[in-house]
Amino acid sequence: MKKKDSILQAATYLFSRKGFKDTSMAELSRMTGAAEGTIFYHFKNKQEIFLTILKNLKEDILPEFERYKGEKSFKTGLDMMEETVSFYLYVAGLKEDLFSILHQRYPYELAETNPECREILEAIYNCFVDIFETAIRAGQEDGSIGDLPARKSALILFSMVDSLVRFRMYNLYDVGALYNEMIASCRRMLGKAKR
Amino acid sequence: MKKKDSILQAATYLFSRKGFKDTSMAELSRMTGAAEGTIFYHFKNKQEIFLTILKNLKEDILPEFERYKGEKSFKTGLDMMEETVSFYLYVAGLKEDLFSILHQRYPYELAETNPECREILEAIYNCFVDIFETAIRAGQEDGSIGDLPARKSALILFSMVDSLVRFRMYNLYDVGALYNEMIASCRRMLGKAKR
DNA sequence: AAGAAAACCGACTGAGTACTCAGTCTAATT
DNA sequence: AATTAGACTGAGTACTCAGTCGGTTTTCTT
Repeated sequence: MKKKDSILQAATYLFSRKGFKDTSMAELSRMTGAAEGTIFYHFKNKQEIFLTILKNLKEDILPEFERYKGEKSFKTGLDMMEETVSFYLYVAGLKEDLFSILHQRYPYELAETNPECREILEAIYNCFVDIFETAIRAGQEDGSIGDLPARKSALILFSMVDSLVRFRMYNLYDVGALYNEMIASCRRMLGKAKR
Repeated sequence: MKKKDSILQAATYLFSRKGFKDTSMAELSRMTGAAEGTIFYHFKNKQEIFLTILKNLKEDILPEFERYKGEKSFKTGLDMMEETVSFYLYVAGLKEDLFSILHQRYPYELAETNPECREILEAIYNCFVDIFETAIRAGQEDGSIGDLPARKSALILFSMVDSLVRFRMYNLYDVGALYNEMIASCRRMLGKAKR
């Protein structure tokens, strides 16, 4: 592997575990075997390393969800919603490092001054909320989901699922024990009320 | 005001705005007018300042919720749940600095090695989840809330409400626009299904 | 008023920080 | 074999950091 790639790989690992500020160039150098100078030969500064990782993150994760969007075919929109929740949790587990980076403070701090960073973050979150919205709209068409504001409900749904990811990441709660109840809650929340 | 108090006040402000790592003792000294030596006369190190703030945070916030727990008297448990959500959001807005500290990475990192920190955090979160659980159990007794696992549902409820706080803090979404839909969602999620 | 104790000061330290730069190495091209 | 360009090096730079220390001022006690 090229030095540049191993720098990015190690930086992804370190940033996700220890955060941006708590990762030093000396540590990154030690971990990759690349001299500190080499790191700054490939990236003009520490922030550029982070931005590159964020760009890769987007190009890694979004297609995963886009592909999923094309593939789904379910009995009802409500079932699709459940499968989407499950899929999100699955990907978040698979790409733990990347999702952990999204749950830190630094990217949002950077986004305030750096438009490129802002754009990337927006694209990522739009994609996330979109897949939930798609499922909700499908459910509304086939009658399995009630008549409620799709985008807002998608946002609420996303925030619920994402906090599960957070629980798992910080080891705050056994997520396995919460998963079934979470799905049931989402069904009650969105499903058509019985009259 | 005593120097020690103004140090704590300024540190609370700085830690919540810029995070623990990004707040320097020099800055804290400048802001309070206390010499750096004075800061270390009152606190043995930076971490102790943070722990003191966390302790104060607990002693500030928990009684607020305990008092609320004693006062409530509502038609149904479901109504009480709604009022509790609203109360949590109200306090989170009132004590923005403190809640912002709870949404950072450092306290959880510290909790991994520092049992005292771990205890404080657990006490705080237990208290938070408790007030939601109390409402759910009340609703189950008066029949306004369905027969579902109270603690887990309380945890899901809490995570929903807390992500609203997060949205507001990071300016990610207009929370006012989401509030009504969130309440309605919670009602559907917990309310007794119509048969 | 004298002495003791507590509060306070700020220059200082040494370890750590992101980043630079003059120069070396490697491999492809001529 | 000579040239060239990109990859790489690591000692060095200017700076920031949490924490220390010797000394001064303020406050309390007798």
